[in-house]
Amino acid sequence: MWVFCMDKAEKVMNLAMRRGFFWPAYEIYGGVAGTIVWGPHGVAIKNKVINLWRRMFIHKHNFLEIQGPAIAPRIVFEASGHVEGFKDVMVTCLDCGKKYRADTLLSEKGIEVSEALSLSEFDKLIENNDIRCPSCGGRFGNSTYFITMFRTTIGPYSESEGFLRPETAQNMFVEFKRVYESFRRVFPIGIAQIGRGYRNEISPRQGPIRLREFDMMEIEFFFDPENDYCPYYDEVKDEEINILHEELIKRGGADYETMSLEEAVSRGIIRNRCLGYFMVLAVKFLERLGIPREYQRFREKLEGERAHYAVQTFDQEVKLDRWGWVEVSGHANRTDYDLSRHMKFSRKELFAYRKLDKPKKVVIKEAYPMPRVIKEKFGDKIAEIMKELAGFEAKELYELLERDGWVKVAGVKLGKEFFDIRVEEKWVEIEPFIPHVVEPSFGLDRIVYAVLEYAYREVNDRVVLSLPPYVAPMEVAVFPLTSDSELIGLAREIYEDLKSAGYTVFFDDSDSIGRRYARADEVGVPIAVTVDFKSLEDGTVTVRDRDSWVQYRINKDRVVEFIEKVVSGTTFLEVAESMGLERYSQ
RNA sequence: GCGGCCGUAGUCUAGCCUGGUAGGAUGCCGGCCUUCCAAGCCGGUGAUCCCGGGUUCAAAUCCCGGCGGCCGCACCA
Repeated sequence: MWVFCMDKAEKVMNLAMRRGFFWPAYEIYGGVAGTIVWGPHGVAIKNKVINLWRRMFIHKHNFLEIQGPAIAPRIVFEASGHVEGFKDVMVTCLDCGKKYRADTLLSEKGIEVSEALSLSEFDKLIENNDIRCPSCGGRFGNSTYFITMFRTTIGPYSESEGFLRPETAQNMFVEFKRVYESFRRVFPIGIAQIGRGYRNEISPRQGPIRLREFDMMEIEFFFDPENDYCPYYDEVKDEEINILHEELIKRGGADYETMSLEEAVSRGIIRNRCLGYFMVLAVKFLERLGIPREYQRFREKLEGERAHYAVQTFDQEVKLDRWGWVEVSGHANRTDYDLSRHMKFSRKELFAYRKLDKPKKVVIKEAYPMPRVIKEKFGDKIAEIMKELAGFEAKELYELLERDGWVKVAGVKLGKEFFDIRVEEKWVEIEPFIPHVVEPSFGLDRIVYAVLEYAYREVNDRVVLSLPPYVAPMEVAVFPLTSDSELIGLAREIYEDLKSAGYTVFFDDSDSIGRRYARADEVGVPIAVTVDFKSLEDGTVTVRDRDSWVQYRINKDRVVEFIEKVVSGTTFLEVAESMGLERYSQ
């Protein structure tokens, strides 16, 4: 068969296209790079993967799932640091047309540049240091920005600038306060979101691996930095995980090290227990999707590779046939970076509160300007003075007055005599803090692709998709052995019964029975029910295992029970055994 | 974005160099046959030859531009 000369990625994508799992989008108009369509079977698998994730990551911990908009006003991504972080300065060689990042070129010449430089300052630096194209020696044209976020305007007449979110995370930070308050201030608190993200990749390739629009499943786990006890840690601390950690990478090693979570934490490799907990859970998640542990690893992101918001990040990677180790989830410790930034930009308090063991005395030291006194001395200048003073917190003013004895605004020095200075003592039982966050973040499209690749098998001349039954796009197939009308009649009855029971059922009465098994195997249907002539006599049918092709005879009334057990995760052979079924061979 | 290779039914491909409006395989649909693993036979269905422009009496074929795919470089926060 022709598929044997392709590599695995090509085989999987070919199957995906032929049988309706996924395909390139907008094909009739020539296509758009970095976009795909998930077809009916693909959607079915995706939904089942999402459900498994919901069970394992959200329901188990009573986390709170939200759905926020993908469009956000500019300020959200200014606060998050993405406008700066996603923006790079590029220069193009006038001779050969190659593009380079300006900061990389400069730092190669030993010139370190700050992020705040303007385009003309970049041009000057390149001119003055005579920086030429590394490949052809040509001169560079003027530098330009490129932003890999999708930009848009909000409102048809509006100039209000917005962006499509490059990660779903910001919704959970922005809406933190409302979720926290409307769900009775429990802490720690996990907020989850499943949704689309958008990145205007420069050159997306690799089919479903690098998309411009993709689905993510993310959790922001908020905790008290003074109490980072992880309630789930003990459950999994002895589980083994594969880690390619910083030390190994720096030593130049390419092989991961296998160790228990406990060991990774005690050696200081994973510096937050909850982060480690989610990493183990991520391993188990992929394992249940059919990706063995030895083909999974965590790669620690080094200082320069890490996102601007993270102090420690591990990428969970899966080994794919064509592309090698590919990231499918990221596990980042984002600290209080995001909430702090949103506090600053929104000027809203995004605190959580911790109850103190015993009430604590706090001294509140604040200074409030006294407009009447200021007006007496400075007259009409008061307007300008008060405007500038509004930019300070009362606490800040107190501190400035303590330190310098005066505050300088609008070109005048205001001494203590212009302020109402309040020093109060108060007993408090709770105190505010900015929660810290660890974030497990999964790329759904890549995971579904990896699941398909690991399920893909060739047996004799046929393709079999050995998907775990709980993610297969259809649970069961029903076939009459031949085109005998009585067999078809009974098969249709069973087909309808199984549909009523809630299953997605594949019915097929064309061609030979072998061909129909093959068609069902190819899309991963785990169970095939065959109605034969014995069925007409005693009401039994056979159930066939997709992976072993072994068949058992079962009363047709027990088929639903059988499917239910297989779909819940017990293997076909174990279920047949436990139900006391008789092996069938023709 | 740059460089190399490439783009023909649902899928895989022949034809392109040496212009004369597409051939195979498989799939799909129908029928015959068939008591369990893509069997066989008969019939049928199916292609804007990626898009646009140019050269020519005539373009899948030659030329130019674009789009898309793969590989390498760069990028992937």
